Amino acid sequence: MDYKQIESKWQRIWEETGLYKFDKSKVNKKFYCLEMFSYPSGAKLHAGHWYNYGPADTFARFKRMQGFEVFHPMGFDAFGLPAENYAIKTGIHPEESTLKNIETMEGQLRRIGATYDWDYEIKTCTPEYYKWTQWMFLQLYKHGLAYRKEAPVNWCPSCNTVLANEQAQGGVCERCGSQVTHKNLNQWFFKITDYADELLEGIDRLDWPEKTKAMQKNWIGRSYGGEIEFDVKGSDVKLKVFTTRADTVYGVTYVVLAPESPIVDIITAPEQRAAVEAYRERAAAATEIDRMSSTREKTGVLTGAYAINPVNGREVPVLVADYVIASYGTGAVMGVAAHDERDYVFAQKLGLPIERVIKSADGSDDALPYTEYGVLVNSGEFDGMTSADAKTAIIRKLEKEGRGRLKTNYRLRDWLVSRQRYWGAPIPVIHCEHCGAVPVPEEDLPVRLPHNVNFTPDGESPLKKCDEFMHTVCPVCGKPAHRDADTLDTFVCSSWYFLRYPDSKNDEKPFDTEWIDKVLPVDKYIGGAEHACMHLLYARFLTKALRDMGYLHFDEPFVSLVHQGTILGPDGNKMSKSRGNVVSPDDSIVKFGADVFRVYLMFGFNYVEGGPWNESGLESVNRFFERIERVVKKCFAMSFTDAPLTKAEKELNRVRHSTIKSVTNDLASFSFNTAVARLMEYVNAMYAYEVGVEKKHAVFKDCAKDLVLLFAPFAPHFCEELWEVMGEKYSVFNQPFPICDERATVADEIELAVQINSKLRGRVTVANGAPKEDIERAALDEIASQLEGRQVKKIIIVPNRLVNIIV
RNA sequence: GCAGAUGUGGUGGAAUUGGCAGACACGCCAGAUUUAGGUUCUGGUGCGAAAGCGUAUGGGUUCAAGUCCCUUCAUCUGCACCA
Repeated sequence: MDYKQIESKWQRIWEETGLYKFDKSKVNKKFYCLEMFSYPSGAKLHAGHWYNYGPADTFARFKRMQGFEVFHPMGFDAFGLPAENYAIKTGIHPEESTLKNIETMEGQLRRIGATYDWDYEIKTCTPEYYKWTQWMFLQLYKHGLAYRKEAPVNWCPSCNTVLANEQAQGGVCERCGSQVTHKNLNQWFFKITDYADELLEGIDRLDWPEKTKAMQKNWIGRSYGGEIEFDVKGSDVKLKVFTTRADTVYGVTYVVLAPESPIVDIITAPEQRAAVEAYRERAAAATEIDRMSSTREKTGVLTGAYAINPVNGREVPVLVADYVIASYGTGAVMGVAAHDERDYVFAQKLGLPIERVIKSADGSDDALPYTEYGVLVNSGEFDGMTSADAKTAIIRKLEKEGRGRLKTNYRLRDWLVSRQRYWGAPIPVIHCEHCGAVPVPEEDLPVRLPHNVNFTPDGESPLKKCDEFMHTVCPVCGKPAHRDADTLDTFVCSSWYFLRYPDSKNDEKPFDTEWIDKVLPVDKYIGGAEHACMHLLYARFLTKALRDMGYLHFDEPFVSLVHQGTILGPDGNKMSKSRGNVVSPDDSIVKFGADVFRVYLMFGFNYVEGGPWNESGLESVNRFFERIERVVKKCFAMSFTDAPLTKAEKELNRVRHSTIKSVTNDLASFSFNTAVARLMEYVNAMYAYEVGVEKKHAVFKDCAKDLVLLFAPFAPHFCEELWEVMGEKYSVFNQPFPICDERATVADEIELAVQINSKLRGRVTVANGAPKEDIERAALDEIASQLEGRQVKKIIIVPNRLVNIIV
């Protein structure tokens, strides 16, 4: 078969007949199948794209043949840093390079031969789309879920520019290699923490990979504890600390503040001021990586102030140390050196006291630091109480005195969405001297991204230098004002695109509520595991926020999720230009065609694991295609008997139906490699029949037909062509997927293994469903010679499997 | 450091969840077809001469362990001072 010719032939016909157009009138049978959309960075689809899209399309076709009305859109996540960096390097405008890349990729995506309905295509960098991204921002703002505050950005002092986290990896500027520092800017945040509880609790109900669910749970990181208030000696400042171990509060020997804590300014004693300031400066200069590394040596400095422990009135020193994180809890912790590993190390280093207040309940080893739960000692009225009880009892007591309360904290931080970058959706806010930050009225959207902007990095947001963009009037008071110069994080664009797809042409609203309530949620979402905590969490957040505003009525965007694995280079390493191990799919596709390539990807790897590229598998898949073509064509050129089914035909029919059964199950669970293996076995069985039986029965023809139907989702062009060759009516994809006849899968005879003392000693064939006694007798006969002089103690029969004779 | 995953022939990878380990392929070996090579078709192929031994390692539970429990090792991923 000339792959090239049949591919373009069927792609043309599919397009002309609108085969994959979503029929809105059948939305009650909808199946929303979605792959994470592409980032148009390079001009070409690489093996990873194919690995994501090819098998996913096979799944979509399978659902279609099962009778679902499949909604399968495609689009582009088109804003973002790489295009801008490329522009800085080459001078080619991001819009130009992005749109060009998109065009190339669209062409390539069409050549995969996938079922995308391009009527619903989205490009996030078009005003028709980002108008609604800006609208999302305004709704969040209106509902108190968007706010502005000062926050640090990565700053390269040598390039004089803001760096994205991925440009500042290792604390070093990606471009010039100098140490990255921090700088505070006023930036916008989305209040995702308002949804922390619901985001956490909803996870268990999702059909997602366990690992991804665990990662999101950790990322949200809820912990129950208490807030305890310490007085500061000679001051009216109250020091609040958060702890999950209130049971250890009698063991507090010091209190530590984060260097950024504003309280430090107030309480530091004059004689310590210089030392504290020096320490804070050093901490500010330290890079993110240094700061976060737990292997880093602990440092700290005394403030000269003393805190008073509310449970026992004891005065303890207050210190500043950068192992305390300003943005978590209260930015202050109580130091219990005896029962916390970090506090222990810190106390030893600085010569602070270490005092035991917990001992092990069962007298086991409780060397310090002892961080397990136990029984309280040296804790006044709480002595003898267990840690679990004391945790709440102590907080309750403090609560009565107005010095403490139960408190839940999260690791999850609010989502910082301001980017000091050009290639993104402008933040729809106007800053007015008189009225402050004013949202752009909805009717003025979109705030268009100006085209002619100097985006070479020089320390400012590029838009700031574009006067015609910046200068505007305040929508409230009408006086001159300026626009927000920042753009939105591209994760904002991608956190709602799946809501736009079903209504992508709507220019009055982002989507029609009633309509998307029918099409959503996404029934199967397929994409890389790298998005476990960012994209997937943001999308869940935005969905819930929009639900609470009444714009939609479902709780979760992605009911079921699958991550494809990674295709590595032939050397087993991640493909990268610098390693020189990048495999381009192009050669293989030119040689074997898109279908063979797709099946190779499905057969050669476990889909969720991926693995190293291995060229030789392609040839074998190609051979498999040729085997199918031969047997199908042969079959359709022969004449048949309609005599009763012989044993050989019954067996062939049995293989046929068990193949239907396993291929159906395997496809449903994304086990593409075993599905293809089962099809290969089926083809082998057809060959065995073809070679071994002289006068063929008409059932052979049915088998060939089912083969083409079963293989169609895997090799769409190839099977559409075979379907036509067989004289069947267009299209094979309007045919129902074959259904397994359970009765036909039952074999007449079953071979059982016979074991003596669990060792394989022989085999017997018995009638299916034979009574226990017959099986035992047959098994004993089989191995009679080996049993001489031995006493049979027990016989274990595992149905359809084996007989184990214990002697 | 913590958490999770993975570890099976020369290779990619299977194994109805505790029941014949190595499905299906690649590779290799043989036979048939062919003037020959290639293609195609058929058969063989975990190791071992054999008894036997075999799922990273050492132990355990069981009639039966790749699968369950404990030990150790290696690789990968995520988190990385979250009090």
